[in-house]
Amino acid sequence: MSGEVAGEQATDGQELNVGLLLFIPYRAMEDRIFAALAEAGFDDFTVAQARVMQRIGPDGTRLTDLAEQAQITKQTAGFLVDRLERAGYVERVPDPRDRRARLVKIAARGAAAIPVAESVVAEVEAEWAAHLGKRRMAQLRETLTRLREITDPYA
Amino acid sequence: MSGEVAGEQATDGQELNVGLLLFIPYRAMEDRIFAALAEAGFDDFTVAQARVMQRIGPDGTRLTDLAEQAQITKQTAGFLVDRLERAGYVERVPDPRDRRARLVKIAARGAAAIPVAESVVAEVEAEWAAHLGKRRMAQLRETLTRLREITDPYA
DNA sequence: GACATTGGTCAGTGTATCTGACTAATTTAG
DNA sequence: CTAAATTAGTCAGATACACTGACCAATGTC
Repeated sequence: MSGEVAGEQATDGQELNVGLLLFIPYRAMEDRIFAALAEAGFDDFTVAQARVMQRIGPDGTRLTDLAEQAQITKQTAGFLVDRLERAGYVERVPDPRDRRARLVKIAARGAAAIPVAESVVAEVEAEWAAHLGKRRMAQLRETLTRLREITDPYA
Repeated sequence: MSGEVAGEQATDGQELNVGLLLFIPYRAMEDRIFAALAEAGFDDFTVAQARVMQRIGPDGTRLTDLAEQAQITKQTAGFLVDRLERAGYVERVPDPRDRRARLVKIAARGAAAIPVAESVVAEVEAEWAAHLGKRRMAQLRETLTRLREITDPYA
């Protein structure tokens, strides 16, 4: 899962670089989601799998698209989808528009996991808002959305 | 490398959850640092290794501490430090205070890489500040620093 | 219809991560 | 001050994940 390379050397006396400052709460959110899912019985999937699953659109998404969005190779994406499929989180159906392709869709088990994840996200966001104040929290979201304009490779 | 699990399902019509919003620029920063290091000839190390190396303090740090801070097992940390050591980025010296322990320190090649990374961080931060405006950029840093208070496991 | 492109798989390799078991040095208790 | 518990680190083995290269089949282009 994840990495956090940003600046080299732990200065640790304040003034962390922004990259690391972004990573810390991100990681905390991820850990919370994972813990909650595991506790709810969804303990047989991994961060990498979730990363891919998260990208599946409501009508299904092609493997190649998933790979591109998750910034991994299609081989890796295929590997991860295999796992997800075997665990019942997703399914592959033929793409009616293109006989080469198949659409990866959320399956029953996946659909069951999503509300669990969503509720944890809401819970954590509420905690953050309580600590920062509503205004600051809203500003944070807005600033990050703006930042996305120059940092998101496909959006 | 790193993950980004935060919310499940690509809603994609705005309102991304904050976890993912944090991850996007983090990832962009990381990619930039990596690309710059590779171009400068430091192409033989990985994100995971950098994650550990980043935590080494000025007087060296014990393996166990590195593991804890990077949130990995000490075995994994040992594995990564082995690689870093063979590539000349770090060295292990006996800890004078404790004969069980050894201190991992930045070696010559590591010391050479740090300024390269630092300059990219500065560059990227400047780009972000240009896009967001100075005030917003300062607010972002401040808010993230506050958020760290409740999301950083050891700090 | 030939050629290039696109969607996906197969095979092979290296990296990262974990758990469990172990040695050695240090610290704590009685 | 010895005995027990803790701490620092390693060894061994297993699994997951990520990449490259090679390939096949369907689609699109000229």
